[in-house]
Amino acid sequence: MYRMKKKGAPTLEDVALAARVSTATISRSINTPTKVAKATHERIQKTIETLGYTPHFGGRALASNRTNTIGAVIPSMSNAMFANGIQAFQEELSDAGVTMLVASTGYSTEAEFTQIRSLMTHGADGLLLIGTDRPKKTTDFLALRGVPYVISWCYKDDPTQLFVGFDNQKAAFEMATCVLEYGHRNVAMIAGISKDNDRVKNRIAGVKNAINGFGHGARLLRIVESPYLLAESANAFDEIMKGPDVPSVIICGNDVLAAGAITRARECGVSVPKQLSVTGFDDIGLALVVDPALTTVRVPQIEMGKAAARVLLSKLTGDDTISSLEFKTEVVLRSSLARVPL
Amino acid sequence: MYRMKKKGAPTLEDVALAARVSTATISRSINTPTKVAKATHERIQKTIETLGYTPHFGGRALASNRTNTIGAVIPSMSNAMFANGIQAFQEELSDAGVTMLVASTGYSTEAEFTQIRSLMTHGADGLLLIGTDRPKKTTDFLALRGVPYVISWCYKDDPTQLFVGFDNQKAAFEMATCVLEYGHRNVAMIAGISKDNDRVKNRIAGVKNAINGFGHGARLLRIVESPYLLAESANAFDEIMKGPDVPSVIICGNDVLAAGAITRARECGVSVPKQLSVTGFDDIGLALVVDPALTTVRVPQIEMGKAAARVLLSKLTGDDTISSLEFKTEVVLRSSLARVPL
DNA sequence: ATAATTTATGCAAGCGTTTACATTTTCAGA
DNA sequence: TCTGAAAATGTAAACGCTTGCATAAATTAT
Repeated sequence: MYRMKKKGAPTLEDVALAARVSTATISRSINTPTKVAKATHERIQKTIETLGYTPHFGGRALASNRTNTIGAVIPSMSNAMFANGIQAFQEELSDAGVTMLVASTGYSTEAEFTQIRSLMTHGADGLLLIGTDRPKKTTDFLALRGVPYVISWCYKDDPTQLFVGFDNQKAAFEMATCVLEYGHRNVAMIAGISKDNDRVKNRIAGVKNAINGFGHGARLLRIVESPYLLAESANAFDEIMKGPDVPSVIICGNDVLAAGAITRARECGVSVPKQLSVTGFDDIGLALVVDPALTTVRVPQIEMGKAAARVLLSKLTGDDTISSLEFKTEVVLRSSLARVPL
Repeated sequence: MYRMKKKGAPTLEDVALAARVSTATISRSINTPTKVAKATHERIQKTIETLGYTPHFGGRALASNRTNTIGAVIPSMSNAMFANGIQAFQEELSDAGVTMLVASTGYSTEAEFTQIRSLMTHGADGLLLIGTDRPKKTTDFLALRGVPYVISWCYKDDPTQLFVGFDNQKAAFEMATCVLEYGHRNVAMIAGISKDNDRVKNRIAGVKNAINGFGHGARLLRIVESPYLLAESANAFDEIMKGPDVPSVIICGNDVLAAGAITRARECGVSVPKQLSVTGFDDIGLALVVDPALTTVRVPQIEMGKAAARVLLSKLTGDDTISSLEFKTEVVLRSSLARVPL
């Protein structure tokens, strides 16, 4: 027994003493094993195992000025879409030995600012952010501190920032066009809350553009904004259905809203898609469970999450050639959207 | 201009120089403002603002041996139940100025061990773990390192550990009893994968006990284990329905499995609940969307997540009076469970 | 066998904070 | 005005790790 620490975790020095080498060698054995003789390395690993040593985070962060930690600031994990994306993001980071810090904003830009600050205080080497709608204060702060970050869930042709996402407007345009081609002319939309949310804004814009440019008497009767909750969506549904003009289709800003609408329709005795078609957006698990199954826009959540991680990691290692990544979305036809006889 | 740092963020020393006090005073001004004269404090705050100073995480962690960071190790965020719980957990931590590290295990105890190690390496002051089924290696490691942790999503009467959860067995027993009281006698179960998963094991045990103890010819025809995925659950459904004995009810280990079964039933032309009743577990959003709406067990995910955070935070502040917390679950009757005429 | 490399290890100086403890300042009470 | 206690501030020693540089050991070339 070399030395009995009275308390606390074993330190590099304890390992060094036990393995009869210097702390420097231990450090190298952990971080750059190739620089240590094989035999030594093995002996050290064994000692580490025996002592149950884990590097002290603070010491490491202080000396290397790196935390191997990345922060993700998302609206909410209760939203399956983000949960899936973040799950993939985390898995990819984990493979690279990086740990994820998570903070949620509840869709508030003020909260986002606070959380970004907090994650940086907690030593995040880089950040994952969602969307582009944030006050100058926030972007200034990010620029001032020079934290590398990637913006996901949307895409813009702006080489000064790093995007890993898709074009919400284009995707919504395609969905709406598809609806129109199915013969619908009287369209309503249940959107998310557009304030401080570029994804929602773009989805609305996409739908508007499609309808306005289509002609043939296509009309966007109304847009009701609703929080991402089943119950709230039911209210939006009621609002729309009470008229005066009743649509033949409701385009929803995401699958949760669509599921809420369909569920409410069932309660009201409105048959979907016979009397009313409904479409969603995101293609989360829900889309397949609801009856009828949702016609929706497939968003590659998993791939996007993984890609965001890889891009950010590259950026962190100083790879300056790294650039934005645009993902394709795709309309998935299921039975909640029916053809209207012309 | 006092001193132009060639590079990097300003340090305590820079602030000290600029504010013409010692670093100690700055530190106190930040951490225990009451111990600093009002005028000095204000001057320091102004300087901090001007210089854009933020404490260096590593230095702080090293000196104080605290990171204000808590790690959560969960099976997967793609599971809505955990996503909800973790979301609540994070919000509560955030209010206390603590940031959450997240790692996921994919339901593997080996991965869990790795992730626990990793989170500790990343400086987690405490941990949130799910369930009790883990190898001795893991518990030994936790004990050896003396990390405070709380176990959630289950409850045991074991004062040596800190639980914030509910009794899965009891809850499943109640659900099964309810099913039996509805007149069902031929029962099948689609459970999660029981390996390394005490929640699944307990839910199965609860169902078994209820049925075995009930008499009146109640039989548990079979139990099929299935991963938590809609598609997999459909397979389990097929497996059960191909006989030889066909049940009048399928009790599912959670809502996703139940939703998968119902969806598959619809595809097969089996009418739920007319020909076949189905029950779920957890009461996630899905339960209300599926048609017919799921009879399920309501698990207070949000409250549990929040409570787990509070308990863990108390523990971290050295509160030794803190003890386990058991939550009540409740069977929620909806239309997927029908009465069988006796 | 010796010199010239290459490889492996050790030494010790930071990294930026916190915090006992020591010192100085302030201020009430006599 | 002086004294003693309280309040404010300063000093300097950790905290555990990484890493440039120096040294020692092993390998290769001559």
